[in-house]
Amino acid sequence: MAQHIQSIERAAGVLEALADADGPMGVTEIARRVNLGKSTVHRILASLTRVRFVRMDPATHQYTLGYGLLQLTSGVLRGSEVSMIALPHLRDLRRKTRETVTLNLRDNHHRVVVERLDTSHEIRYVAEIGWPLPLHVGAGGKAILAFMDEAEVLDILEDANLSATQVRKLNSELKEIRSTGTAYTLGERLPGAGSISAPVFDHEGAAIASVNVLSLEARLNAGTVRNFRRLVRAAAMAVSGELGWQPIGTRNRRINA
Amino acid sequence: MAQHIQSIERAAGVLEALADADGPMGVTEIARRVNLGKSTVHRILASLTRVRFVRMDPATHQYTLGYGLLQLTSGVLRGSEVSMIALPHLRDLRRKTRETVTLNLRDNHHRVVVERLDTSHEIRYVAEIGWPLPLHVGAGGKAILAFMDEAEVLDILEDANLSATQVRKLNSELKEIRSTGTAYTLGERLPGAGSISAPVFDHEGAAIASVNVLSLEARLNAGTVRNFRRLVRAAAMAVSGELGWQPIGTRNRRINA
DNA sequence: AACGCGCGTTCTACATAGTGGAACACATCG
DNA sequence: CGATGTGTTCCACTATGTAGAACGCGCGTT
Repeated sequence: MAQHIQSIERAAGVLEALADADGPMGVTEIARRVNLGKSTVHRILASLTRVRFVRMDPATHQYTLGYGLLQLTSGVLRGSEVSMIALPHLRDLRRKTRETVTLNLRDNHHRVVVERLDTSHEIRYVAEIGWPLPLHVGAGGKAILAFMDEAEVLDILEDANLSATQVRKLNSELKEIRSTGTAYTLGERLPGAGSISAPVFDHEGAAIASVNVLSLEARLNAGTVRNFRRLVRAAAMAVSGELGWQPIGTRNRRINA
Repeated sequence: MAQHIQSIERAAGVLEALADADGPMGVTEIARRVNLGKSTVHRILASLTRVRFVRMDPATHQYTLGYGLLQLTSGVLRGSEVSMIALPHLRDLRRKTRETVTLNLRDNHHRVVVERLDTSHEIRYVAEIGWPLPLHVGAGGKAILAFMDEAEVLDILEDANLSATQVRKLNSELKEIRSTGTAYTLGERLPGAGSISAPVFDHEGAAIASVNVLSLEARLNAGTVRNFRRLVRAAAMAVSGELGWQPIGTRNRRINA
């Protein structure tokens, strides 16, 4: 019957509401945001507090996210060995490019920024860690999308419901990404931004992540772009290599037994 | 009646189990760890997956923590302005000491490592981010404890149920910390480790955090300790200052209206 | 001072939403 | 080709969670 548990998903909703808000909130305000009764939210908060996912200022009775979540997060990263492997290469890449460098992991039909090393430039293109971004927008997504199974790509494009011409344009971009091994976009997600990405493959040859350099249109010229493409590809391939990927077998993978 | 919601706390238990485990787990194994029926755990996992707190490898049906948690965590840190304010000072401190530097925040009767900048030394004293640590053990805890309301300190010592002699020893340590403004412990939590801490005060004069230098007994001598004490205290006071703390009014605070 | 508003919290009757044992489907292995 | 291990679904039962209303409290207003 019940395939899932409402109260858990409601609790998650409360946590997200707290994450979105930029300050502490009271019970009623949270209740309004998640469209639930005060008393229900109150009990949800009580439970979340007990497990330290939320904490309450005893003086004002205002709620904030709690440190128990941090405890879990270290587990998230430990769970993905990719981060651990990639980190030194990302550091290296940042040193060479002097720009912000990120690692995106594919998460189902999305990608998620899981690591970020900031540039020292005054003007930064900041990527929020943890937020899910579409695969078909931005260099970091396309670099992954371009090397995914065709069937899956169709699924994703379906969800995105793009116009026929948009699909055509995207497909030709993906083809180019496959031939160069890197994606390069200008101001696609954020105006004025420019980014260069390359895919990371796991031991089965699946595109599971991308290494990205985030810069600004104003700082990029033909020469630097060419240089960055080379550096990004090198970093991504180094990570892929450590994950056990071998160039042969990239195409025609996933033959079931 | 029901002051809290079982299923939420059970879900939290599942998440913690996943965080503790060092690899993906199946339904039955998780069920065993949290002492619940398979079907219950299965439904919990289904809900957690929907909200991206957990993700399932479609091939093996094994579960891991999901990236939705990262999304929340950025919120945790945004919630505590202390981190933001402290970070540059921590960086500075790390540069000057060349040791691992952390920021502990008080969380009720515990403290939690929320920021960590690692030393470049080969041998490191690694502090896990997010885990709750007692206030009465280790320099980082005592630096906070020494400046808390007496009533609260009694509460905490009650929980810890120490022997009378242990309490006596602790009290004299706390007194010394109050007079020097820094705490210094050797191998108290981890053998071979040595750490130096100073408290951070908020605008009300409450000790809400501590700045810590984590080193090794083998790398510390009288001179460096004296130097580190000075540096740590300076960093902590800089943070306190930015939080609106003023030296006057540190004692006899919290007069209600 | 008394008032009323808004807040967080507690209560309670109701039934929904969650529970877990048992049954099922599907693998992998002997 | 059973036998055991998965993960998943079913179902009857009732514990568990629900939301409206009532409570208590602090604050700013009148």
